[in-house]
Amino acid sequence: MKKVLPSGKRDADFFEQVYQVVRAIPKGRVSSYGAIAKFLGTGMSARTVGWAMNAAHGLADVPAHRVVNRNGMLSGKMHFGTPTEMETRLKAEKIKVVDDQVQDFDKKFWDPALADW
DNA sequence: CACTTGACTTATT
DNA sequence: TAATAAGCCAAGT
Repeated sequence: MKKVLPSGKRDADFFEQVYQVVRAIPKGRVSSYGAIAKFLGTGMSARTVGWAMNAAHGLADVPAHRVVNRNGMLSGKMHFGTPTEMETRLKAEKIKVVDDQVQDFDKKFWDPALADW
């Protein structure tokens, strides 16, 4: 893993901090941009996490489909190859998706701060 | 270097 | 409860 940056400071590798968390999301679970941003600390915002996802969509080991917004809505589905890819991937992991929203989101939600790293 | 844009979130009306 | 505003921060223009 890359070095952990001092609080409030960032560099070009800040994407990897996001990737590390996203990769750690257990199969069949989801998380949110805000939760990841909060976990990573000061200087990070939900928008920044979203930007990191945008840059991560090419990496096979970064399951961006498991990251949704605070309401459990698939806000990033249109950024995949096809608008249905995100939903399809989630369903493949037994995550129910109806009308672009994760069902039982509060149960599927995975908080990085509660992980046993 | 200033302004705009966007896979967000929270507070206010 | 729904619509709007404001705060947020990196990258692109």
